[in-house]
Amino acid sequence: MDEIKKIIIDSIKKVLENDEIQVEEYIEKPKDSSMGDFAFPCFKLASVYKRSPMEIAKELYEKLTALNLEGVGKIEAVGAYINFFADSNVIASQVISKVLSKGEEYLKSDLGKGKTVCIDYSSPNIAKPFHIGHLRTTIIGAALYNLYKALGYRTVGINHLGDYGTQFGYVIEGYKRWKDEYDLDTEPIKSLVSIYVRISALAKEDESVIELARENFAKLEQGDKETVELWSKFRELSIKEYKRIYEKLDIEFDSYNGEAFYNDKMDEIVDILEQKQVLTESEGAKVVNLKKEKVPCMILKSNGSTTYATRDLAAVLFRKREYDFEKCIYVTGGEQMLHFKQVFEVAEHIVGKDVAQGLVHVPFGMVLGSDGKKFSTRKGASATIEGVLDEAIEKSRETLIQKGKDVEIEETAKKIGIGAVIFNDLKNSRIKDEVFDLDDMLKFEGETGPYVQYTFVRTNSILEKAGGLPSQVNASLLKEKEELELIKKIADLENVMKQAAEEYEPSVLTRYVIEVATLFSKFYNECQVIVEDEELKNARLALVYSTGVVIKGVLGILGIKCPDKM
RNA sequence: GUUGCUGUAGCUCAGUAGGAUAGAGCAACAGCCUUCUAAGCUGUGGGUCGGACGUUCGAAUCGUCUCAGCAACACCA
Repeated sequence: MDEIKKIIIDSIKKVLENDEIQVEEYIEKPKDSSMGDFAFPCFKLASVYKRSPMEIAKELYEKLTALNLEGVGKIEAVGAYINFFADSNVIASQVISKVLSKGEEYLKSDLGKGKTVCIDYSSPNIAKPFHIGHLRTTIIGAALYNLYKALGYRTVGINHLGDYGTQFGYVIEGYKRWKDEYDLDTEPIKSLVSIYVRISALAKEDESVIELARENFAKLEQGDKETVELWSKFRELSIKEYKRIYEKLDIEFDSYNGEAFYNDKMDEIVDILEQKQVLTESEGAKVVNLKKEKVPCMILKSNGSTTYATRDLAAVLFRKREYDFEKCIYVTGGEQMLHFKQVFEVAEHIVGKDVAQGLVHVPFGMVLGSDGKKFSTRKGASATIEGVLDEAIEKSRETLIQKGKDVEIEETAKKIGIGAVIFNDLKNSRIKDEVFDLDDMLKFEGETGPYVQYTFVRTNSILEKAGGLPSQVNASLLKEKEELELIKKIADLENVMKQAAEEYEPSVLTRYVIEVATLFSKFYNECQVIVEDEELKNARLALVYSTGVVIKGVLGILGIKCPDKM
């Protein structure tokens, strides 16, 4: 497709005989495919040639037709537009043969060869519940991780755990008091959270608790053996529980280096900033004043302790040294935009302007309660990620049984249920807020995960019934409207993946895979694949296979598995 | 108050490096299963693209102003 576009651009340039006209920028894709595959509007030429755009279009059309362009089937002049139709034989053969020869590798490219991308995502705070609001960073981050990997980048998934801070002084204090009342081994996070909530409440009444908590944290920082042991225990048990959820979602991390990991790496940050003489004192704290932001970035609090920003800066330096990243992507809520703007600007002093340019904040909207207000921990506690996933699986199971499907129920229900939840989360632009609505997440009709999976299952089913792929295919037999539109959509994949990566926007892929599924469903309804005519059957089988490869591959990048049957 | 994000059909959203009659899904209604899985397909109705002004041959898209919702605004992370 891109080759044909280039041929068209070159020929327009040739016909115009005017180097100043930026043909590449004017050429566009018509809204409706019935108007062609490429269009060249002539409005802007009107002022150059001092003639009406319609006349120009007509004249260009005649000159271009005479050229007999390779790969271009038909050219039309409609009003001020010249519309080009790609030669369907050429397109079909190119696309189909490429997918047939590459198979699942059709999704892969070497765009990012030799480059490393760090992706900081999920990053739960151990003493806070891992509720449905945290699902977004996990799912969006995982999708970006898979996407960049498919594009040939070396990817490093980092779970920057919130495993440090005064809050652990509180948790340790609470644990010392009530350890017998909680079952840390089976429900670590739930126990830690309720201990934290309980001790915080107590601290409000009894100031001595605050003192003890501070003391505990100080001991932790100083490496007191008993305290560190407790802290490690909390951390390990929590990670174990997180991993259970990550396993359900089939997500892995290359690093669990959290905040604590940078504990001994922050002095260097302060030193560097001091050396560069950008650290100034303000109300007892040490800050860096910024050019782009009014609010300065605080590096040291007035009591001398470090901040969130200091830790993030230490992480930037460490990751640069350890991974030598091209990009370091942070997938967090939009409410942290200012924080990252500050950190990124200060990072210029630490790792240099060029490296800092590779720091990217990928924000997303909030998960709201049904009242349209921010999801509170109190309400969120009732909607844990596992609870939602389990309900989704349960509903899939019921549907499978109700429809009397002859499939491995448990395995299939898992893929469908979890797929539905992930798909729902990745369907819209990430920046939009999302009202948490379980019914909405568990819709199985329309633009949903199960719909796309179902479409894949249909491709699979046809291939199985036909007894596999043919060795010889004459793709030029694919001439129906439904066939050609599907082929062109499949040919789009490479550009779509690039766009999704450039915009850090998984929803671009989600939308795309819906379109592929819809076009396949139309084809499925209009064109019988298993027909008498062997050659036609083979050509259609190849198209069915190609569709299946694309759907399964794109869903895979999104973190969704495809059942073979459903 | 300052800055940022969002505002498109009854609902959830695409479309925003300006371009041809503004597109899907859901919901409503009407059709399509003796033929590859109906979690599907086809059709109907539904819109002052929050508002105003401006730039342009052309604006949902760009600019200015304005309204509404939300978020952030240093010693939480």
